[in-house]
Amino acid sequence: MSFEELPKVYEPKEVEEKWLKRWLDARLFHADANGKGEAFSIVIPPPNVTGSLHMGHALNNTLQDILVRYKRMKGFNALWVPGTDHAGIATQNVVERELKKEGKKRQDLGREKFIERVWEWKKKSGDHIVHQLKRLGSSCDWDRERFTMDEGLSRAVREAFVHLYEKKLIFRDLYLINWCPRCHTALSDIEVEHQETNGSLWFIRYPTAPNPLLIKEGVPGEVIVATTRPETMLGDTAVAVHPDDERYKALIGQKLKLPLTDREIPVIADHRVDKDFGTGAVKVTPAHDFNDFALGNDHKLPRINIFTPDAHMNENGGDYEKMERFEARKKIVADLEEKGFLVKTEPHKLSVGHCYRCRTVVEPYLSLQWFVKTKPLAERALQAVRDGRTAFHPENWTKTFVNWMENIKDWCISRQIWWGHRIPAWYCEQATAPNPLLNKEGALGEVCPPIVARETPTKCPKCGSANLRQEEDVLDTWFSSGLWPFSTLGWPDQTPELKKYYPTSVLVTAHDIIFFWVARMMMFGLEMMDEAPFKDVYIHALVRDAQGQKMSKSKGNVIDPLVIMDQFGTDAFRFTLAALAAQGRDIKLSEQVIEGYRNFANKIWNASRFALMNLGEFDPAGPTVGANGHSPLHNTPYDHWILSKLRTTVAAVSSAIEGYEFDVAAKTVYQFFWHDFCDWYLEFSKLELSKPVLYQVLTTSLTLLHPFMPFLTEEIAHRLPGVTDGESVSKWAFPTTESVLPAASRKTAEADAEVVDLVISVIEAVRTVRGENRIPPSKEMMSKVFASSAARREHLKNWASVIQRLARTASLEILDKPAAPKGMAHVVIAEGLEVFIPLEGLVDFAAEVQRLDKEIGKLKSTVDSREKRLQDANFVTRADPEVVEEEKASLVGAKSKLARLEETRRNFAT
RNA sequence: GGGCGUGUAGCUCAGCGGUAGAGCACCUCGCUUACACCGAGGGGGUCACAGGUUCGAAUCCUGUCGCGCCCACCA
Repeated sequence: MSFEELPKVYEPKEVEEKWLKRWLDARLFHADANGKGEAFSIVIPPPNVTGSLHMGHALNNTLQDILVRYKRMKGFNALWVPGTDHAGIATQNVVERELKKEGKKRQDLGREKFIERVWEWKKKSGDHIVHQLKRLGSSCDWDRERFTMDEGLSRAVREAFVHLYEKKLIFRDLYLINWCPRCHTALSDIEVEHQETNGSLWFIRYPTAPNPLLIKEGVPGEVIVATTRPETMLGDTAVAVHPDDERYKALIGQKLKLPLTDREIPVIADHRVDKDFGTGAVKVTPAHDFNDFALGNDHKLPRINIFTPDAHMNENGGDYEKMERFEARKKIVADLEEKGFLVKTEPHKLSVGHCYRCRTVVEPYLSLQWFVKTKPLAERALQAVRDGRTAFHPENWTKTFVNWMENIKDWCISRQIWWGHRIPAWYCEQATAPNPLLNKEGALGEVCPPIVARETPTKCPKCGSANLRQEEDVLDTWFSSGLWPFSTLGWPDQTPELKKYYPTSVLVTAHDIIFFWVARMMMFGLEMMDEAPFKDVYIHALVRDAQGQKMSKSKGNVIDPLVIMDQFGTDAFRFTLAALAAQGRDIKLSEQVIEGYRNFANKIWNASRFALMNLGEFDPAGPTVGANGHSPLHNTPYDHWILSKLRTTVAAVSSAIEGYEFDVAAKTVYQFFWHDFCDWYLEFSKLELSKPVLYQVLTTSLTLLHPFMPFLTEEIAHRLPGVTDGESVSKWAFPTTESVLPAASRKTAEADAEVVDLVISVIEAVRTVRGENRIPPSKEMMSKVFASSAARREHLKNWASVIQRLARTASLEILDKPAAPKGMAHVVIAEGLEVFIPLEGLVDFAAEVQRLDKEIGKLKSTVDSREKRLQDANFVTRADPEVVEEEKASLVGAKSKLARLEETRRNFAT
């Protein structure tokens, strides 16, 4: 197609649609486990099926795609495994919300029907996000798309669960866990988000029990406790003080009367109590506070649960039964006050835990749950990171990871929801207590132990009963995603894929899921596969809005990637994300920046149009090109110059991508293409053209750009002569320094490049004079160049006509001595290299002198007044020191500008 | 309370031991046969502050101030 048929402005829409279809139809990104080439593999952080592509996904997948495309072009056997996550609670909540619109609850449907509904939703939503990933250009092996709840992965989950259970790394226990009263499920510690809140500290009087025999002299008749949660007092089973606290020593072991109830509770001593906080006495509620739970265990205190699963008072709440927890708080405080038990209330800041899925305040709640014993698993993960088998980039994340791993707690993996992997445990019906969510001690009273098995059991191995019931709970969604790097490759089967691609090369993710996901994959990978799941972990930034705010629906500052892609093109968008992906700083995304890179895409388009126009019927396989497709004839020094620039660009881009410096890589190609290739090489080419070099530089540039801008580069490539229909730039070989400029010709090329640099500097100097003096192009200028070195004078002589053309100067005189600057513009380029341009007739000297005089006059008076002010002792001593400093600085600036203007004026004066 | 990051041109950010950089915005000139989503030229910075190390510091060290984020059971 000839260039006239190409639009002047790059239109991404059709181009993207066309190539996406072709790529997918050709299964271009399919990786063959038996194919050749060293393996390079990435598993996608599976997006949740709940929603659509957001900026975080866009960045995450753009970066992965750049890596995969780059490695593929480098000759690696590159595999990128795509897929989605069932996202337990999040998805269940979404579908529940849908149901609510129909006026239904999930209980109305029943478990089975509800799950069917979720699968329907999954089908719809999962396809949606997969389609969006494709639109982004993600070169995943779409034949291998997985879902965390598909059949294979379900098998992996069972295998992993049973394996851990058999190794006693999974256990079941009655324990205080984080409970979301809205989602009705347990949460792991990291699923709770803490938020600083303005609360109160209530001081409550607990009188000593009225046993006259025990009241001695000097023993206080009451203890005042301070609490942020007065409603939990109904579950108090002790008051704790520090053993060395003189105020309370005499009371230790005695009983106190619990206000609003008829219970009596003991005063206990524990060194964990802080004498300096509040009154030094703390109420102990083992069933509703994590500290108190631990304290209660050590002191064998009873646990009294006062809440129902939806955080209302239960039968232990006495008069307050059925009240919602915060209402109960109000009422209890009022009653305490009325009855004289409330001493005072102080404002108090505290951090309150919220459910990460629905923002409801989380309740510490006593229940029977499944846990993973993490310490032994974490130990191996730590070891792998310590000895560098897995490395974080940037490496400062290592510390975060290590710190967390070292202090890891057991992981609560059971969830009381319906959507997810049902735990592969069965209970013998007759022998099991009816309600697994028991509050009382001794709930684990099953006669027959749970049966944990890979295959669904038919009868109880202990008592032979066939009346078995599977565990109702499902697994934490992160349990299955923790297996992702190997479950997607076929584990537990020993597949060729697993052999070829595990461990994966790199995991690309944002820092917000290091604990949720990266840590779990490390633990499971080492435990199940005996090898860490990835060699590198690249942690990228979070995308924020132009003001640096986190994007959120409620703030209304969400920028939709799809809207951006429609507006500016996918390639421009991808390039922007890469260019902003500097390590260690979050990304502030604004449309203005994207527009800049849209312009870059257009620049590439037009430079290519120009090349196409000039290349004509050029045959790249023709005799001007060497056997390996390189080493064309380098006719001119500027051919050498551009190849030399291209060579360093190739080296810089490669090493930047290898080092995950996507911003450096992007900016390096940008600089080369726009400022070296377009601004200079193409301009030189208008004077004399070398088709082979133009062809080589353009195709090499397209190859360099391809990982960032796959659609545009593919489109242009297929308009070039010699590119056949079936091939794809994604399979071209990524250039090397040697392929661009073989070592044999490098020396000559670089010597030539130096000459071109000299020429460019002279052209720029002449242009500066024209610009600064506002000489229109229609007016001819004469230039003189003084060069102290004979070699330079020789080069300039040879290049005189090029300089004249590009600098728009009518003549170029080469001097071996500097000229007298009288009446001339004078530019010093470097030591021994100066440009002189007579301005006679080009600039109206009289007018210029007048203008200069005016400016000089203005400056002088400024300088005068400033000097005077600074000499004024009154001002210097009394004014704000900052203002004085500013004055001084601007005086210096004004003085030097004045000197420059005066010199110019002298040269113009006749 | 710990940990991490960050403060450089009007804005967004590179640079992290050797004469202050980019993009955008701004000003001037220009429709030169790829591109006005363009070209040429220009103005603009005591690199948060204070000490120190060094021949030399935006860059290293110490401290101060400002701004983020993460973790932690002080009721």
